[in-house]
Amino acid sequence: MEDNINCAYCNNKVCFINQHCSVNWMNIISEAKNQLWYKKGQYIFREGDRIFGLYFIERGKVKIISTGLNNKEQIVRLAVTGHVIGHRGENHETYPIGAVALEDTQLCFLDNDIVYEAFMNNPNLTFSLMMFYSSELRKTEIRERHLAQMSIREKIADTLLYLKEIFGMNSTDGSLNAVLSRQEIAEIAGTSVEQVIRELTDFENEKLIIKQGRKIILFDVDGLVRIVAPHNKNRYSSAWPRPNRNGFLGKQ
Amino acid sequence: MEDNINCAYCNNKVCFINQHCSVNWMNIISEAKNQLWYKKGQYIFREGDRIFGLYFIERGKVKIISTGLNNKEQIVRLAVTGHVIGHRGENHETYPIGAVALEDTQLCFLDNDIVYEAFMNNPNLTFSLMMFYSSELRKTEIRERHLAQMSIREKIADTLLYLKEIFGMNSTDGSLNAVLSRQEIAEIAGTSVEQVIRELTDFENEKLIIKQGRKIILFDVDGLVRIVAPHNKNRYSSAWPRPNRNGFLGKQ
DNA sequence: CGCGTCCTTGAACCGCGTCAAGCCAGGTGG
DNA sequence: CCACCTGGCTTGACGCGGTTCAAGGACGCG
Repeated sequence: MEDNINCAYCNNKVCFINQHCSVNWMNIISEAKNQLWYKKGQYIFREGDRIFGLYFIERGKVKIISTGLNNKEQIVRLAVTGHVIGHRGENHETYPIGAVALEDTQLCFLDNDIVYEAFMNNPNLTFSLMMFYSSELRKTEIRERHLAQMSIREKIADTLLYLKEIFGMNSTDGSLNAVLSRQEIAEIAGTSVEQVIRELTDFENEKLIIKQGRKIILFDVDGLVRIVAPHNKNRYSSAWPRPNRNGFLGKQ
Repeated sequence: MEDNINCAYCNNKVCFINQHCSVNWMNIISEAKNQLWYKKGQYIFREGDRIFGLYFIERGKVKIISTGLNNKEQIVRLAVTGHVIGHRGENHETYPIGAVALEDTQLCFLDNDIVYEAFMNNPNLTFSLMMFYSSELRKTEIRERHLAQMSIREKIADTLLYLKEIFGMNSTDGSLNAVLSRQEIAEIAGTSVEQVIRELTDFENEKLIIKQGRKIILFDVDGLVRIVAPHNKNRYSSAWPRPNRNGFLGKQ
């Protein structure tokens, strides 16, 4: 993330979408001139809500949820500082997704008109974003298929790596910079709480992780990677998107 | 698909992306001035190939495949006349996907430069496409999670509905306009051949479909829909994208 | 006719979801 | 200070769904 700079408006770190962009979110944010705060556990938007713009996360952690089959809550995506959530689709379609603050979170709401104008003034930005989404879509479609073949063990190992990727690790004790309940981990991995616990203790026995209450220390990241992609390593076997080289744009 | 028109170049039906588009694929195709033919079973591109443009399907049927975990071949998507495949991502990244003609197929190759130019000349087109991809991405992410919860029975019922959506039904005998092997159905649904056979005979016993060798007649479509979304009907429980109202853009 | 390819069915194994019960920590009240 | 409660964590037992293996049909083709 060497491309990070400080946002002129909020003075937080902001990611470029990629190097093509001559306009970046900063300008759009300073245009919008508004800020919202959400407490831990509070809904930013609920499933079924219509969203007339997008939210830029200035500081905080957010989970995007969707009630799945059997009314099981599932976490579709995690987002942190610098990511964008709630991007509307065409025709103001609504989708059954909601967003909840995982901790106290500060947002900037970007109205559709502002976003539209910014895009119209800069075809290159739009083109880059289009390519980005197109590329993400392809990856997600492949992942979708791979996910269906993964064992629960692989899914949970992958979830841990995803958490590392998104939240990062504490530099002092090497623990994940996020405290999630077993339930939430299960909702990310798409399994039951019990199964999460069993695999976590397995991982601990195999010296891959260390459990400290809710805190989890990734002791052997390579070992986890080997579990996720046991057969052919350089494929898109991971079930979660990784940030790309040029900086990362969080979606949904 | 009332928006269909004849392509000025190839004289085939061409879909609009959506009503925002003042430039459509037709113009781009007539610019490209090339045509390619592929025989049934022939590779259009292979996993790992670099693709420097995209292919417009002028006539035919194509499957997009990806070798999944355990070296299992999986069908990621199906595409027919009027769809676009092989859209590159940023930085000429390659993805482990390949495309194979399901029957004799006629394509038009659109060079990246031509596509780029067309997009630059028309920000509205680019914006529409970006919104489209963004919207598809969101749907796919939700679907990805739902897919993980579906039973094999649901997945196979959904696969049949997907085949109906993509290929359509024969107007005389009501059979699917595509003859796939059980193996291929399994690769779409993400399961084993045996399971496909078992569910198909189940469906036949329950008067939902009629098997005629490889041909399949969807006898009770509503019944199949009920299997796919038994719990809450109006959700994105389907595991496959449906064409949207404004016409349909095939991706990948 | 033999052979290959695909379809079909049966049987065995096992991953994992579910239920039920016990455990531990923090909070509350007497 | 202990007793109690509550919510999340943990473990064991059970059963179902689905993958896998193995064997037998159906059909087309040389």
